[in-house]
Amino acid sequence: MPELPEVETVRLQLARKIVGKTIRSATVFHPKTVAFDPIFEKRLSGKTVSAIDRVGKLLIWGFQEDPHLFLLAHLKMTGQFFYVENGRTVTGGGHTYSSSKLTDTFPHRHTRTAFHFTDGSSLYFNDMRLFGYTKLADPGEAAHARSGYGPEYIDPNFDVRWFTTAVQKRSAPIKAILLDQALAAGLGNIYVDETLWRAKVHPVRLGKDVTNAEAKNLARYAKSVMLDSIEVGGTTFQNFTDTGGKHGNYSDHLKVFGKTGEPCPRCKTPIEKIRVAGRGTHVCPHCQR
DNA sequence: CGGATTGTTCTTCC
DNA sequence: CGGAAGAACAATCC
Repeated sequence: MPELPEVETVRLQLARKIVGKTIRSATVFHPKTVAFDPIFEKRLSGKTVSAIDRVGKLLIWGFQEDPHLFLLAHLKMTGQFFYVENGRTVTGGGHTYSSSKLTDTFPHRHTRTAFHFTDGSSLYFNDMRLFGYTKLADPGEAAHARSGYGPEYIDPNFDVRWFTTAVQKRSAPIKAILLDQALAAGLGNIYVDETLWRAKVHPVRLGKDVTNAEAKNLARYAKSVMLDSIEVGGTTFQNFTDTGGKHGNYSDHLKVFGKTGEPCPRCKTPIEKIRVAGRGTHVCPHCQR
């Protein structure tokens, strides 16, 4: 369930730890995670990580020796990276599992791929539910993956007037529109509920009925909610830890997500849980219109 | 044990 | 062509 702030937190930590390091060997524990690439290990052997980029919730690794090779990494719901140095977990990030035993040693039951660097450190990708991936891509595939993401709310150049028009062209519920990564990237189920609550917009409202002022507020709060979360370590929910297993702090800032039945922080009306766009949705029926 | 969980992709329909 | 809606995916929790 990582959303953009969690993925950005992971990106920053990985950038610090593995950029400039050379992969001595890679190991595939589950073929699905590498899109059934039979020579994944071979293609990565001897490659030096040159950069770790992020588009929406997707991480894109580049390599010094081959500018036409990319590694696409998506955590989806339960993916996590853990970085191990001298046999100790130094940093990692993503979803954590309820069985705490699983976070101690690697590889474990949910470890899907491993990257061993020439300096003796290792990076493990764990993903219980197998939705995520770490797969190699050529420039065409990488470009295609990038093309699925619209501009980012946290980008200083995000065009609010364009966003407003785009939203008002659609007839879907505003929550579904905000979750569409192709329109604008970053919001997942948690931050979208938080954004809608802050903007006082009801999630079932249709895009075409959203006013200019409301659209402006939605863009503004999507940005601030995610930037604030990145600042405190990108933790939004019970199951996310930063790299190394530390829990982030953003869960303290949540106003509606997971607060069903609790009083709205603004008006004290109990928070309702409904279903919108096929997703569990938290809403204050009084102040969100 | 049925249902809910969630990010993305795919399919179907319009 | 593209939007909307819903299924599919996988494994676990409640």
